[in-house]
Amino acid sequence: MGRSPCCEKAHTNKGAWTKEEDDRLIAYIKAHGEGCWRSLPKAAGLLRCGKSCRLRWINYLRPDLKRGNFTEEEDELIIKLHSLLGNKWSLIAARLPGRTDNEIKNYWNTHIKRKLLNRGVDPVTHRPLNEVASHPDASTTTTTTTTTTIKTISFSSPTPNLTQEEVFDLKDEKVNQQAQDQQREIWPDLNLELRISPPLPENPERLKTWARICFTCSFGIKSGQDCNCINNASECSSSSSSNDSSVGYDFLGLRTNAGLDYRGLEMNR
DNA sequence: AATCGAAGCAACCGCATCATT
DNA sequence: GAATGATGCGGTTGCTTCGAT
Repeated sequence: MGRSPCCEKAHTNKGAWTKEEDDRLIAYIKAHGEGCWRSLPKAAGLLRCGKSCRLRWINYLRPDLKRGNFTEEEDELIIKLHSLLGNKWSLIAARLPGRTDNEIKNYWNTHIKRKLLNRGVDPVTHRPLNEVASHPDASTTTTTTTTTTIKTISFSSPTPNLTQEEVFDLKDEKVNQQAQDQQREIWPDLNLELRISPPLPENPERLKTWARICFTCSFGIKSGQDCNCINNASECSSSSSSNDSSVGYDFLGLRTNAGLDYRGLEMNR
């Protein structure tokens, strides 16, 4: 497939953005909204590439950005998410409100990597360094970071919309179990039963209800029209909330006290 | 005060993916 | 199904800042 240049390079500015350029971009997006990045520069009177405008807006000008130092909680969350997702910075950023993928990526490379090394943990595999050194796969993990990391995750149910890379080789159950055991040693509070639905309830009575919830309901997007499972609305709504309605677990098995928003969680790469 | 190297971070680039024709 | 356009992602680069000497 041929690729056309994203912009006319001869007449575009590069490098750091000026205050005036920022103001123009902000004003334009406030008036017209995000999108149509290719045509935006011309419409906004900017001598910039559309990609450059998009990056500038997403990483620095968006009003909902948090800025400032990362907290200890954010550090730990990033480490946990990276152990599960690998270098999927956009997915990790989706779990940290106000943080961008670029910001997290930079922070990872400059701070967290070092932090993990000081703890004696390999930042690529999240395994103890001495173990990584003696592990037969150690050499390959560095070249296929994402694939290898993702392979330590198991899926307990069929997983639609996942690429081949992301789907664990179910034939290798034994290795998978070992990987989970290792992960539990590092993160004892982390539920590694990754699934695209609420976690399996331990209570047998609730399990009966849980097993009859359709995919649509499990994502919390049920409507009378869309739902094709055998449950009625009350069962679905009750099953998706726990005794403490403000606390739950997202699909990564992470405890959350906010409403689940799966829209920002893409697994299509 | 000057120099130099390391660290931090903003921005760019190439590629992948999805949507549209 | 192929071609093309638009957007998003992750890796990398290069500039700036900071601290040590």
